[in-house]
Amino acid sequence: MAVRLKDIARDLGVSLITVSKALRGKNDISEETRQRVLTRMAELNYRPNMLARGLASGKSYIVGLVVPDLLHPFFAEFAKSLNGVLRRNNYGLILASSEENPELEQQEIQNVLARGIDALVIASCQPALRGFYGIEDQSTPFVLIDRDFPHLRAHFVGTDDYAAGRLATRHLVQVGRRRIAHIAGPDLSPSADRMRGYKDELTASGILVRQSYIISSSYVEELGEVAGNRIMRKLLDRRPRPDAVFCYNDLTAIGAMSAVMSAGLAIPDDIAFVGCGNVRYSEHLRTPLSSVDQSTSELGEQAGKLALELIGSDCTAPRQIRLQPRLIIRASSQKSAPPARGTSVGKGQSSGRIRSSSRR
Amino acid sequence: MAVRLKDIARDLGVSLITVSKALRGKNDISEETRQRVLTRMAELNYRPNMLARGLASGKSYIVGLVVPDLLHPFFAEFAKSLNGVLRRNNYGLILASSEENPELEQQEIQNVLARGIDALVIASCQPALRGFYGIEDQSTPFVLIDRDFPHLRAHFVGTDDYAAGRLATRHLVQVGRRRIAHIAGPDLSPSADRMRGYKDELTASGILVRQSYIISSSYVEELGEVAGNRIMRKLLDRRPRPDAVFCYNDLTAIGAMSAVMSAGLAIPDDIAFVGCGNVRYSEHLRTPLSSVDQSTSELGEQAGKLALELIGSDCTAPRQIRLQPRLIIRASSQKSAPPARGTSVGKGQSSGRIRSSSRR
DNA sequence: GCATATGCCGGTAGCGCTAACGTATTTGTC
DNA sequence: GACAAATACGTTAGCGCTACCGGCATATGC
Repeated sequence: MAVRLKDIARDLGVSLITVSKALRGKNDISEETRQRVLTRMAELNYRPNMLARGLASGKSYIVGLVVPDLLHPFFAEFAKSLNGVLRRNNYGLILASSEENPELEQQEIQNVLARGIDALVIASCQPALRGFYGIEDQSTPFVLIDRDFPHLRAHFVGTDDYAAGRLATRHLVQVGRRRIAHIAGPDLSPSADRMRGYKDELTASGILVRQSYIISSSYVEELGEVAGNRIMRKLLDRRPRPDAVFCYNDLTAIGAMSAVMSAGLAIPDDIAFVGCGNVRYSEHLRTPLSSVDQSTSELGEQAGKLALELIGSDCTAPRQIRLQPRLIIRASSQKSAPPARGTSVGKGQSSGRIRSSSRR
Repeated sequence: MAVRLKDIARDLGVSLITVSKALRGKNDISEETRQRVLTRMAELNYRPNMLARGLASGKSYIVGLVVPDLLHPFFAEFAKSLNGVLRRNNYGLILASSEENPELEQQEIQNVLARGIDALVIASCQPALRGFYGIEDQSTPFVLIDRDFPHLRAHFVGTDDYAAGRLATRHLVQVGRRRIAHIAGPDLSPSADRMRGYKDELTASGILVRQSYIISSSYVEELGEVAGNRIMRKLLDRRPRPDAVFCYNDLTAIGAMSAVMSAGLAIPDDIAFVGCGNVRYSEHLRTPLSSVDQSTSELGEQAGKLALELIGSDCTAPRQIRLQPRLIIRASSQKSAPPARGTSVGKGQSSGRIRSSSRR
């Protein structure tokens, strides 16, 4: 078995307690004994048993993360970034996936809570109508990410999706499009907010919002790419035919663009595209895809910091952190060859700026 | 606080241990009391405290996963798949990332071991020369994935990378190329094996292996895409100029292809490409990329199963599981328009077949 | 001089659970 | 009806660690 505190204590002729205190930097230990203990620990390659520590202290130094799909580049990047913050603060990460299944999500939440996690970070896939529940009554602090549930008064870190919708739509208007369609996502806050942005921007530009130009995909039904393809074929039948599409995410856009090309139409000449999420490959696609970037890794950092902060202090007022998105313009929405790596067009000057506010 | 075994015991007027046994399906409990206990547990929404259970039983029901980079689609897909297996067996997953840094990796291994994990799954980034060390002496079973360390006699799950190298190269030969270059990866088994396959296949086809056609990138230096671009520019200066390139992975291929296009050359007419890994977006690229698929999700499943198996029985002979790769042919290596979704060309009929063997 | 402070160390109890063994009661066997 | 064996439940002793309090020096106050 591994070396324990007891072993070091016996080895050094001091009490177990003294060793424990030296390890944890308590200040009722003389500097001399602390050094004796610490060097011996290093020699014996001592590692505290975190299970025991967790049980005794009530703190596990683990944060739980529940995402709908690790394969989605957004969540992968988010997880990586979150993991970095946690590691730098000596926290571990326990990961669970809901596979976009609300029941499974509930179960996984219970599972990670049973592990004694100190905080939970979660992108919930509970239907917006039903909302999110199950942790509010627990004492473990939690941070919602990406998908907000406004009536919950919970901590949230995510993108300003309303701004994303306006940004994308405004760009399409500015490049001269008028018949702008929208492929929406599942009925959750990011999709809903982006759609609101889309509609508001159209209205602000004096363009009528047509319901026939808006079609929703849904996660449960099928994957984004396939859904995008299917929905785009429907949109191509609309009269007058759309001359631009703002897609809920890049994967959907990829599917939609492939439908357009199959139909023998040109991008962006016949139909322009803007996606959302700016996944890594978007600039290398058959037609490089314009997309709204949401600084995912910054989101992970913010969520991690917030979670760690919440572990210390209890029950602060719900904090909302929404990062401003920025538009990356590529060939799918602009005829003239754009600069190689895409051009950044944000609301302000600096990218990924943060607007933080206490709700209510 | 959460409800404990003690609470249920008091509530039901039985002893704590009876409740514990009922929970864990021990068979020295009458069916009647078991039902009484179980229903009361469900009512009170009892969740066993896994920290306490782990401490008492020496089993945490957690598997640790250490990967070099979660953002890499291979590891993301692997992690997702592994997580699925674990969940179905009531195991949790604790995730750590080494960021391709050997020192950090060592540290993270120690960290997850301190959590009392029952098994470790790891894609190590230790330099091949130095090899992998630090767990062998521990009692925790571990499974190496993707990157093998043959001298270690450890359990391994990965792709038959040698076959991958031969497969890709053979295809390029078959489409009439003779001056086939290779962009290799960091000095680890996947890259080394793929290169061996590449060389052997060239030799088998009666083509001379030229050292000037082989250039290595390296993870530590820079990202695959950038490296691919840089290295391709070097390859374009070689005389005679290569007419095909087999790339260590898809990301490198993307960078390399962009260098070729910048140089005003055509793909595949002037230079054909085959990548490795078959990431999701490869078929939607500017030029859809032929790639060797390694059934990543099957790898995750196999690794998970093996890890769980090892937890039960101790110290079986090192098991090696190598999945057969299959080639997906797309436009980057074949002039004529290929079928929409790519064509599978494997060694055998069935894809992702497994060859398992005990080493030595 | 006594009380209070301060630095350093240790003992005791317990976190919530399980392994291993003990005790009561029932059942089977001849 | 005596013995063994099986069934059903409980007691005891930890897992490795930490929180809390209690001691015993030496230092400080007036």
